[in-house]
Amino acid sequence: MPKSTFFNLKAAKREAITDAFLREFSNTAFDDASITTVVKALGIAKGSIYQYFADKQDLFAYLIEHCSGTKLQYVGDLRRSDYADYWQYFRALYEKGLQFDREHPLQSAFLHHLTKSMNSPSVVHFFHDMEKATFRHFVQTVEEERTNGHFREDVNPETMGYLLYKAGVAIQDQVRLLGKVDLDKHKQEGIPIYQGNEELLLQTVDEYIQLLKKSFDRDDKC
Amino acid sequence: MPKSTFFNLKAAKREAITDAFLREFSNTAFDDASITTVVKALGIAKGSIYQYFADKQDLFAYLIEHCSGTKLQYVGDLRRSDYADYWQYFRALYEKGLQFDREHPLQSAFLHHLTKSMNSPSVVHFFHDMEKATFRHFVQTVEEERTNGHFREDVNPETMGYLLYKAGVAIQDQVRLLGKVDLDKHKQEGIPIYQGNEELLLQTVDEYIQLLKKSFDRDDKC
DNA sequence: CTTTAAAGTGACCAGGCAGTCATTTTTTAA
DNA sequence: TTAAAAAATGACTGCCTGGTCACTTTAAAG
Repeated sequence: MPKSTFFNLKAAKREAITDAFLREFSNTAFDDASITTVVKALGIAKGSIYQYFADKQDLFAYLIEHCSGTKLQYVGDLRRSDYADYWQYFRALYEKGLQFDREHPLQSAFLHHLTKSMNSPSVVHFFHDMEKATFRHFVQTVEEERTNGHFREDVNPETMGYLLYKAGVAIQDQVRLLGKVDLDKHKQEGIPIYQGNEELLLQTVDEYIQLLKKSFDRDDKC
Repeated sequence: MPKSTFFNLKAAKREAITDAFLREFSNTAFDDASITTVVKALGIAKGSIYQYFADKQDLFAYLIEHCSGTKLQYVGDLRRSDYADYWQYFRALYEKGLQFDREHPLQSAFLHHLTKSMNSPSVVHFFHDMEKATFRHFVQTVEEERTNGHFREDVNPETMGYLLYKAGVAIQDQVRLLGKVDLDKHKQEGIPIYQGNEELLLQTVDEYIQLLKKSFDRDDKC
């Protein structure tokens, strides 16, 4: 949790600081990211950062919460019950994700980089917690779809949940690999990650749905 | 490529050095791994390392090649043509993988850690190259299975290849997440990663096969 | 035994880092 | 206008890193 000093700052300065650190932390692993570099770019004293945050981890935790919160505002108001099947809901999540990416490119870039920057010994626990929470969420999803007669019931729900979770991540990885995007350039210039590849992403989502439907739906459903 | 000095060493010393660095690099990201720490543990001078290797990257590249080579000796002699369908071959790959893990726990740990330690700016290109090669290999697999009438042909083979690749990785991740294994302890003590979880791994493989079969096989095949 | 080549050494260098704190500047309140 | 509180500063500390190199030790060859 940042100190009160940080929230007393004028919005403009607070956002400038947040953005600068997001930029640094979207490109570099936690332990390699340099506060010194960022404060130089910002033109403020290093000591100031320690008026706002207890330490580097505190700063990092703030960035995670800040961006997760923003993204939740996008995907959080989608209701599964508004869709005929899970896969339409699944697709809608990616559409909202694209909107988030367009409107908050830096936060989007940071969140995308998160999984890859979470190996530094000082922050592995962050990642472990997040992964477990995500995993549980998808297992719950699977169980709900089963209860409602949509998903098959002959395979361990944990396995189904995990595959669903990892397939979701794979979609994004695949687009970044195949889309002819210079990710670093996009990040540096604040261009949305998927700019020029929105269609590719949604098409990829559709292809994954084509595949996963067969794996997850009850035989009589697909 | 290590210098000739390294290969002139007595096997025992060469292996001691290799093992010590594998241990360090299986726990820590490239940029955070410390040569100083390792040479202290080994009881040799830091300068010696630079008699063997040009620099840290050279050392790292050697470790990758060394371990990949060993693992290839295990999985490399499996022939797809010896199996009735792809999924039996797929399972056999994991069985061989387990054997490799039992017989070379340290190398196995290093290879598992690789994907996660590949974010350091100095070595991203290693990872990028490896990922592209792996991806291409799986796309080719998909195309072969299509040609032989086993896999469906109505979805982009690149998407099928990528999902197959990532699902394969997910199996291992899932077992590490759900298996009650203290990975760090295993690594530190040189215990095989999957010790006590071999059955869980194979069972998970079978569950993934149950799921993926439906996605990948032609409709009349499954 | 001597010469020559190879291997091993560790103090040292330049560079980078997170975090501190006495001091100054700015803002707020009286 | 003044006094008190809050914010900003940047030189500094302690620590660690990869890599170097003049030098010593060990091994091989003549």
